[in-house]
Amino acid sequence: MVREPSKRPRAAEASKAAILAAARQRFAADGYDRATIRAIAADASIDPAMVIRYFGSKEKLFAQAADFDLRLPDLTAVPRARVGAAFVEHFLERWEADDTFMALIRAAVTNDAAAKRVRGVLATQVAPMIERVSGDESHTSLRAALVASQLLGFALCRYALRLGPAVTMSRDEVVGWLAPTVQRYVTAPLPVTRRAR
Amino acid sequence: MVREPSKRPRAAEASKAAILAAARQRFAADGYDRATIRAIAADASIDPAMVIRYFGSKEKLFAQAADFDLRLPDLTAVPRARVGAAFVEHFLERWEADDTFMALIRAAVTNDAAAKRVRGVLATQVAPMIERVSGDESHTSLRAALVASQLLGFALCRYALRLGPAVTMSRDEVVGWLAPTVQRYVTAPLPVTRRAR
DNA sequence: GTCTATAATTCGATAGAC
DNA sequence: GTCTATCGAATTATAGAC
Repeated sequence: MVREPSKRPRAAEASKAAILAAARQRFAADGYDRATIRAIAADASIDPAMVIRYFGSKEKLFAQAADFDLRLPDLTAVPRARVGAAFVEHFLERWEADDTFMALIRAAVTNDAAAKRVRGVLATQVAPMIERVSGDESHTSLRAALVASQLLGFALCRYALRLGPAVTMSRDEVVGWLAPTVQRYVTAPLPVTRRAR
Repeated sequence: MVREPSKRPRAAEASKAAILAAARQRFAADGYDRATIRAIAADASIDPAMVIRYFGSKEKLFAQAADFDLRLPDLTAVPRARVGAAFVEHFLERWEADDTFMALIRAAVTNDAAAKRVRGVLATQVAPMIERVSGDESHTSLRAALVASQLLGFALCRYALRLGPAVTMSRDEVVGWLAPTVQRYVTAPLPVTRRAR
């Protein structure tokens, strides 16, 4: 497919891709600790030694496997009253089509490096979009954290804890319940409480 | 303190209690896999072999350490319009005073037995209370799952992911933002959506 | 009851033959 | 580029001395 100056790119690239795909599934299913290099290699039909050779270490492999793009669409294009629903719909589709994000969440619960990465994803991908649609410049990170608490919390219940109702709810039901919550976190003025402490 | 027929109860009971306390902290801080029996024993100033002797295995130790009582108060006693706030307030206090629940959540993300236990806690302690105050008998488990998605999601962000704003928010701010959400999940009629599928 | 010594696994990572 | 063999470290769990 890709050009090759004179040396042969070999099947190495295909192997790396297979390893990454297997790693995402394993990390998503088992978390960082229980996902072993041996198991990942077996899934990819590749020798465990090759995994280390290509990626250097388990941590570096995870870093590449968990390099995640939320692919948030431009929410300034949707009516302001529908941004909550748009958020929920996009997240549902995104993490049902790609194991990477759940792998990241699962790992982040017990791994500091993974947690830092999740914070980075929220700060660089979610928060800027919220700032643009909220019309409130001064509490963006707070609103982003609240949105994350609900969306990640639902993902936790649906995919990790496998709570019956959270698993069986239809897409429309999920949106119907969660959208008003997210809508409020993004657009509502601060509630009346004693600020700080 | 307790009666002893003729044999001596020894310091064994004190040792078991110390082990359980250390286990809860370690499981909460590190998750099931990374929390080693050696570390737990060291925290409790007890030999690692004793841990196995008293509890049989790491899994059985976790089962006892994660035996958690939410201690939900009787929410039928508070005004119906304040049940959301009461829920949030109680959870905040409860999991800030006791590491056990976070240990359970952390472990549940990668351990099926722990996940089953979380489902049990929700089904036996949270759901019945929701049924009593919601006035809707037919969707109790759904409402419980929604409440869990928000409360556990916030705990995830505050204690595991350590998102800046979620960590620094004051108790009143947390209640101010989350209470309306929980209130709606507990008491609101079903949203208008296509049911099932 | 308590602890030392160690068995039995399993893991990540390396060295080197082909 | 790929794989076999293996090292070294860490883990749970057991056997037995004191």
